[in-house]
Amino acid sequence: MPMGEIQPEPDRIYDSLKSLGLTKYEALVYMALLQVQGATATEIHEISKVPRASVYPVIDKLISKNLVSTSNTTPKRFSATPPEAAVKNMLGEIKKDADNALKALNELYESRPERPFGKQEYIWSITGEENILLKLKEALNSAEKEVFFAARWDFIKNKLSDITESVSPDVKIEIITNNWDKDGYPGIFPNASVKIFKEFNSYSRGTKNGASGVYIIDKKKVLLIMDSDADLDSASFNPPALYSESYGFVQFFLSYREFISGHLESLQKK
Amino acid sequence: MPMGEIQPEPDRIYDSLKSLGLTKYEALVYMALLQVQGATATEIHEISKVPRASVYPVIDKLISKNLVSTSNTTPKRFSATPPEAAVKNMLGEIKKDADNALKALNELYESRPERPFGKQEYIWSITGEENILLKLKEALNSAEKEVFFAARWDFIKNKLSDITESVSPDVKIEIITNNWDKDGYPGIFPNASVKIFKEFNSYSRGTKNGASGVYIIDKKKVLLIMDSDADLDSASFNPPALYSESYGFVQFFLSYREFISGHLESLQKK
DNA sequence: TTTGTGTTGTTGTTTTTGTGACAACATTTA
DNA sequence: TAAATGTTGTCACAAAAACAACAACACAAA
Repeated sequence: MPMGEIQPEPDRIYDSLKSLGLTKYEALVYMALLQVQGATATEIHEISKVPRASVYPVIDKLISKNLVSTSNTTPKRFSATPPEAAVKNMLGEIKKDADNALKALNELYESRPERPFGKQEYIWSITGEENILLKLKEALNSAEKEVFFAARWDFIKNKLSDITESVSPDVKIEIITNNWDKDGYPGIFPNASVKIFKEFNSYSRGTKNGASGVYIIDKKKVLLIMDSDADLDSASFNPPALYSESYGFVQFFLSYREFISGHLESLQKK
Repeated sequence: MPMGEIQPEPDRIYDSLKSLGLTKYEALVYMALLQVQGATATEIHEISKVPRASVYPVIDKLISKNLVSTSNTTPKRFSATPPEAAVKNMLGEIKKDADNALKALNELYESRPERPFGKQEYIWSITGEENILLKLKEALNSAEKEVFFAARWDFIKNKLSDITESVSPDVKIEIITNNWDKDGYPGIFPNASVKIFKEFNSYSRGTKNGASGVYIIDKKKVLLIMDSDADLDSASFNPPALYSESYGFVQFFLSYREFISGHLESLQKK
């Protein structure tokens, strides 16, 4: 890692540009051109360290991606389109593809055959906050009779406020949490029976996202969200949430529910 | 270009997914998993034709991208996150990178040294509608005294309406075009002196985008937009617009302007 | 035993990355 | 002016990396 160069952090940059569809060379050449508008191939080579012979084909690609324009002189000179427009161009193309893909994928997805049964026996590992929330909302919305959950207040407040109405009013809601702001209640889950348990989850050390909680829907479905400590050793195995409709799994959490409810009541009596 | 294949369009799909950052195998496995939720590795192999041994590492990657969740059974079963969420996930990551890149690139771009001179001698080829419009708007906004342009009305109406006010009111605007809707005038370029020349550009055959036109700013800068016929043989060389501040180039178009203006006047006298 | 799962290692193929040489032309030098 | 020198744009091709495909094997379940 040479320190002579003044550039900020050249590595991360073309990592980012890679996911916009550029190769390392394309990124380097484009970056060089940003620094020196109207450079010749040789100048680009000197700035970017990309082999001179490779500059030409790379430039061709950049032109076809509308990131570079040429002069008609000899030697040819090249000019980069400003970053904002460039990124917009690239993102635009990608979004087109995303739309495309989405349509095609949805066709596959809609026409998939129903799996008759069995799915309920498995315990699923779900990763990624988005996915977990998706599953949680799906589960909550599917509730027919009652919903129980124990979760930290900040999580409920920040992540669940937008689904509060989509749960049918017939559904009984029972919540155990560590706090409940005056201004949040009864705005969120107005019909819920809320029990406060200050110590709930207090052992969860300063994890970024105190997301951990248990959600039991109709005594049939359970979603267990764990705090992800990972981020370091992870890379491959990282299950911050488990979902299941399996009997044993649900049963365990029903007894957990009993236990914690009972404990709270005994506290209240004192 | 083979025409034998009957499938809907399996090719295009993972082309699209590629630019969202998936490899061919990743796309195939994900697509298989959409069709059969909760499939085992072997089932995935059968549907997707991806070698069974390759399914496992591919799945790992998909999990790390939050496109797949696992069961804890043996054999392991896998489940795809629904297309909408999946595409959203992928796009989200890409957008993060785009933001990242944009910041870094802008730093490079802002701190680029001024090129003392010379730039005005070149003739630049610009491709991509976005880029051309960008350049056009930049040029129009830079006008200090006067702007002349000859362009098709539909182009002016559709593409230029949003910059109509950002041209300083001190700037004289002279327009030659083939038409001028009552409802468009004087909404667009209210202070312009407009001359109608029905036959203008009539030779341009049914090109998709009748974008061709000439823009002369302060008698110093010229942007010539041509109709792109390409799309077929192009792939590499495709200059739908030329921009220059070069004396000779500007001079040529100034005389073109004289000519067409004169011609119009002589028509009017008749 | 037989079947199928999950893992490992090896090979082939394609895409990037990197090197060397060369004709065409321009610039300098003699 | 002619020779020497340098630069540009292009080609062919080597090396490395990423990806795709195949074969083998330990292990568990039926």
